[in-house]
Amino acid sequence: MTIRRPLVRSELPDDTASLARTLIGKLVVRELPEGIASGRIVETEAYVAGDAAGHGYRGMTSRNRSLFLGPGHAYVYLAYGISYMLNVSSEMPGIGTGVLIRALEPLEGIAIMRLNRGIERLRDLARGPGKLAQALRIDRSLDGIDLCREGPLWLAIDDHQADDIGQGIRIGITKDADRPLRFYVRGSPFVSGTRSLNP
DNA sequence: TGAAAGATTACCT
DNA sequence: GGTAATCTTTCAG
Repeated sequence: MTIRRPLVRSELPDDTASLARTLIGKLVVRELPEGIASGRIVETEAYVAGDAAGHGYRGMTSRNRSLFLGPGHAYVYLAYGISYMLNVSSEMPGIGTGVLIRALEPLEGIAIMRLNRGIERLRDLARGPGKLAQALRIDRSLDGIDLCREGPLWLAIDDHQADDIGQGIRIGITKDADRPLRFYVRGSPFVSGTRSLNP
């Protein structure tokens, strides 16, 4: 068991892009009936204020209301009818911005993740936003929960050393697609996307 | 009420 | 590297 504690809300930067960068190297902890599954965040994307690609861009709806709760809450939605996406809300209540968690390096509960994913290969357990949600069994029931408190799903910090962080364009979007708002750990095999996207 | 797009993944060649 | 699968949400009419 590694030494870790919940992330404190006042530690989260006000600015969404800064939050996306800050979350690299932090932990996502999932508490399940079978035990704890956790992973280190190796890839994020920021969906900032005034960003046409952001779900909060056109105001609050029944789906995206969690984005407007203020920093450190979970926004979970289903993409393409197949994959759940985990986001961390950012900035002040009512703004509607957030950070997508795109990939994790599995740490604890790897056997649980293998069962949830139905595959063996470590590298593919949480390499991609839909994959990590499946590995940690994240769905809409976790939408809106506070990630700065221990519970079914929370964010943690440990004594991990700072990573070498790369920055590039976001994956899989069409609007505002050229903005460099994706952050990743250089050299990590657990980052999604092709080699050319991760120099 | 209908249609279109979507922050993806898995499987094929 | 290309494409089908799959279904919810949102916006138009």
